[in-house]
Amino acid sequence: MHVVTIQERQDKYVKKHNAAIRSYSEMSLLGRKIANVLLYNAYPNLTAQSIHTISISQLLNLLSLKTHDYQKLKHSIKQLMSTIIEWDVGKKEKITINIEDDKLFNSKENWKACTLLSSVQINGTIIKYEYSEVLRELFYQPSFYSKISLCIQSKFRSAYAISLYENCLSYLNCGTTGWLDIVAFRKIMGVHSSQYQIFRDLNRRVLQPAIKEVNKVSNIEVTCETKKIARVVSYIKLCISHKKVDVEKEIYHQNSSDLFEKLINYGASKNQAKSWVITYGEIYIKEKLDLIKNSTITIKNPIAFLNKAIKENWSGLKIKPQVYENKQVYEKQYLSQEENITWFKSLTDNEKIKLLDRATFIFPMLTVHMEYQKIKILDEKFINSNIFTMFMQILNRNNI
DNA sequence: GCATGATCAGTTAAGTTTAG
DNA sequence: CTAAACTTAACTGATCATGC
Repeated sequence: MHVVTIQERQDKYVKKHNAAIRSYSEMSLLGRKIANVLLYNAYPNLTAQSIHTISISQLLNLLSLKTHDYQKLKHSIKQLMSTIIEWDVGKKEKITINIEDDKLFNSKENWKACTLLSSVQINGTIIKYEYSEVLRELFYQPSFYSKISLCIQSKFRSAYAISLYENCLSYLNCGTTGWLDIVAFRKIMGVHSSQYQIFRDLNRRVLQPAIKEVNKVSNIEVTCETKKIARVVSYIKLCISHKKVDVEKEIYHQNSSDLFEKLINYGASKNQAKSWVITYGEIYIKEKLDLIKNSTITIKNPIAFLNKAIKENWSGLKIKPQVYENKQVYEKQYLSQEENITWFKSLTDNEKIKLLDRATFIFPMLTVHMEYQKIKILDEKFINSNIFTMFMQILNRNNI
């Protein structure tokens, strides 16, 4: 069997199930980073094998760490064995947070739970770790996941910030978390009930610094609003959007720095190089660079050659520019709000209820939003609410 | 020394109660 | 009804502990 190696993949992103994101809430900064790297390393062979290996140097490389404190690493890895991932597997298959009094927790549902890693072994410089079968199934094709960049995660210095980042990513498509009560917010941030009992401290020491750090180091922009009941801040709403500039920076610094160097060496300006990579994709540009490299004749003006090769897709190669593919997907997926309303109105009540089951399975927080706004799927006001937009996005009937 | 996590004291703002 | 007094929570500044 062919085993895919890390080097064969260029994008260092890990698909992380939202059940895992929530279950990681009490983990340390390093533990969370390691868990993501281990999943990234195992992912290509996740279904094929239960035991995966990674060298310590590879792990440190993916963590962007230079430490030699192996005791600390060992402790953090061991911590993963006591991290419990819990999710429901009943008809509704809701994902729950592993805290008993959580709103989503329902003792009538069937649920599964297991530790993140079922075993760990260190042989010299090689770490062997094992995922249980149920977890491998859950993680391999997660129905609702966030794509976490290992490069961005390595920049985080605070556990609260990385927790906020991962949780916000799950809400990126909706653009907002909706109004979360403080208790729910504390849970997702991993703030114990004994800590920061006064909002002023929670705000100043957890919320604000975490937002500041996420906005500084990540590819998303987070703002927050609070709602008071009487004089007490009782709800927090986080608004999340893409941060375009940083995505470009990330491409420049992380994935394509070699490619940029080559393009600049051939005489391209920084802006031109950046524009090509962002517009056409790294693989496509590399392919055109290879044309110059493999050319039997001397190319007098490589940049002019590249420019034309890129724009006219010279050599009829297999890879098409990403921009065109993305455009097709975009046009295919996009539906207007009116089209969604018409479609929704054409459904029977039974079909609507089934869809709600599907949507809450994909995005459990939908239940909380609906309960909070006191909206039911069969209500007439449902189609005019922001929940409807969220609902359509969850069902992938919008341009996500 | 610096970053981060945690807590406290004084001040300010806003809501509630009560005396006139 | 009104305004002063009271209560409560947020804001701000400061300090301490811990780990790197």
